[in-house]
Amino acid sequence: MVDVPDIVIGRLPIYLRELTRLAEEENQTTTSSHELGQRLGISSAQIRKDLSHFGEFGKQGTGYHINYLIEQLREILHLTQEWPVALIGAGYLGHALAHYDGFKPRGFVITCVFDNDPRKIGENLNGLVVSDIHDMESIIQEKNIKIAILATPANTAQEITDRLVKAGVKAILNYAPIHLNVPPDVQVSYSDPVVQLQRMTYYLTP
Amino acid sequence: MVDVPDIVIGRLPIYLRELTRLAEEENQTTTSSHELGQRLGISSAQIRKDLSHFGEFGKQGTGYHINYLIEQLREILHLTQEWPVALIGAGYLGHALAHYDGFKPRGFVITCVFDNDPRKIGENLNGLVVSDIHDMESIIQEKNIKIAILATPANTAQEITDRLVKAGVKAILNYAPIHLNVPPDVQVSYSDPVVQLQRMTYYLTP
DNA sequence: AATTATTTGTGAAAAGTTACACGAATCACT
DNA sequence: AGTGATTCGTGTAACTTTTCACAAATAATT
Ligand SMILES: NC(=O)c1ccc[n+]([C@@H]2O[C@H](COP(=O)([O-])OP(=O)(O)OC[C@H]3O[C@@H](n4cnc5c(N)ncnc54)[C@H](O)[C@@H]3O)[C@@H](O)[C@H]2O)c1
Ligand SMILES: NC(=O)c1ccc[n+]([C@@H]2O[C@H](COP(=O)([O-])OP(=O)(O)OC[C@H]3O[C@@H](n4cnc5c(N)ncnc54)[C@H](O)[C@@H]3O)[C@@H](O)[C@H]2O)c1
Repeated sequence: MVDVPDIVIGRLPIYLRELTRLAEEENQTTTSSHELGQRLGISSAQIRKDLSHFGEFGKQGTGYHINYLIEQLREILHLTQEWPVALIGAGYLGHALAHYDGFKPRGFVITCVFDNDPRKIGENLNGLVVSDIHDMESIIQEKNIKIAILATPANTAQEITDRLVKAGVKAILNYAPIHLNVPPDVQVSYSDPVVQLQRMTYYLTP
Repeated sequence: MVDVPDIVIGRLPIYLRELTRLAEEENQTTTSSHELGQRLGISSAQIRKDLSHFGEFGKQGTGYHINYLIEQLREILHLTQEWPVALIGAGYLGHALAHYDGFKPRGFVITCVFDNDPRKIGENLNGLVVSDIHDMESIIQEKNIKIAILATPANTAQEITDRLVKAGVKAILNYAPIHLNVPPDVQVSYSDPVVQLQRMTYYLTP
């Protein structure tokens, strides 16, 4: 288990998501690499190879016990604890994220929200009171928060990122349409719908 | 220009985004693969190789004329026309997307919004009136819409996808946390913040 | 005009990823 | 107990992607 390729790590949450679906929606207790692959459009060999980086979780002839594999994936991905998350930006997107009920069941809880607009500060957002951005560092350190979701305009994103990194944040999910510079021990993940749409229009006939 | 790897296509929108930034924010007229790579954390060789799939856009000794390269990338990605987009789901996320002003300047316009909740239908959403989901197919065909953004709960996503495909949609940006099955001529792009967060927690010490 | 510095585009090498295919384990059924 | 079907884990081959490194073009400087 020395160094697993990042591309493999990126597929594990998708396996986990589908396994949860199989258990909850389809009421199955076991599955196979073939079935999982079919449902996800991934080859069965790839699924087996990916999992083999971490151990032997299946049984010949039977496949995988879903709940057991879910538990293993949750351990591999460090999801046995619940991660507190800071949300920066209480605009349209911040509102959607703050109300999103899909975080908690999958290991994350938005614990604090920050904004710099006096009209937003103090606002109650799905049970969370929006805090002043000035208090961001102290609150993040007090709560020992390691993960932030960045939902402010692009022109403030790098500046806020620098402050998050100084405050000890190690993973940032960035919705601002801009590349962020961070030290090598900080993870950044990007979400820009326009980038995704533009990739698809390449394949469309205009 | 026979078949360019999809992974290359995926980087072009990011180049385009950064070039626009260089032109508008930094007021530069030229740049180099080295500078662009520095700003994006990508090697200069990769940028040159990527662009070389489509032609020779730079000049030795000088680099790239930014506006010219932007124009070329827009043509390659089929962004010389404005793409009308259908938004399905007028919940929290649908509201954020309908109000997002970042689509228009980069080639996309949300042209219609659909929901099945009688309380949502008829609502005015940033100038757009929410339509009944029953009218989805006819409106999409009438407006010749090829791109949809899916922002409904997971349990309806596949069913709506099937309807979108039948109506002629060829590209779907899916926010529901579920894999979609589509014919091979339909593009799907996924956006699940939890998948992204879970990929990052692998690298965090719990 | 000659020299030096910069930068592109690209063939070839290196590194990374996926697919194949098969032995071994397990199960279902006779 | 034996037979046939299923499925895993994995070594190897095939394929894809990235990096290297250099000739050629251009620009800046002497
Ligand atoms: N709305 C969407 O659907 C959508 C989709 C994808 C990406 N995005 C991106 O997400 C970000 C937010 O989008 P939005 O639509 O919510 O915008 P918005 O303008 O509604 O919200 C931005 C919020 O950030 C706050 N803010 C600005 N500067 C700040 C600072 N220095 N410190 C703290 N807070 C600050 C503002 O007060 C505002 O509340 C933008 O970068 C946008 O490009 C939005
Ligand atoms: N809120 C977020 O920040 C967020 C983030 C990422 C992903 N998502 C995903 O995006 C989707 C929407 O999230 P949301 O927070 O806006 O949820 P929401 O419940 O606020 O909105 C969903 C909307 O879809 C409508 N809808 C339901 N069934 C429909 C049908 N058959 N036809 C048409 N419309 C239908 C509902 O009436 C509702 O208006 C979900 O799949 C969610 O998991 C949400």
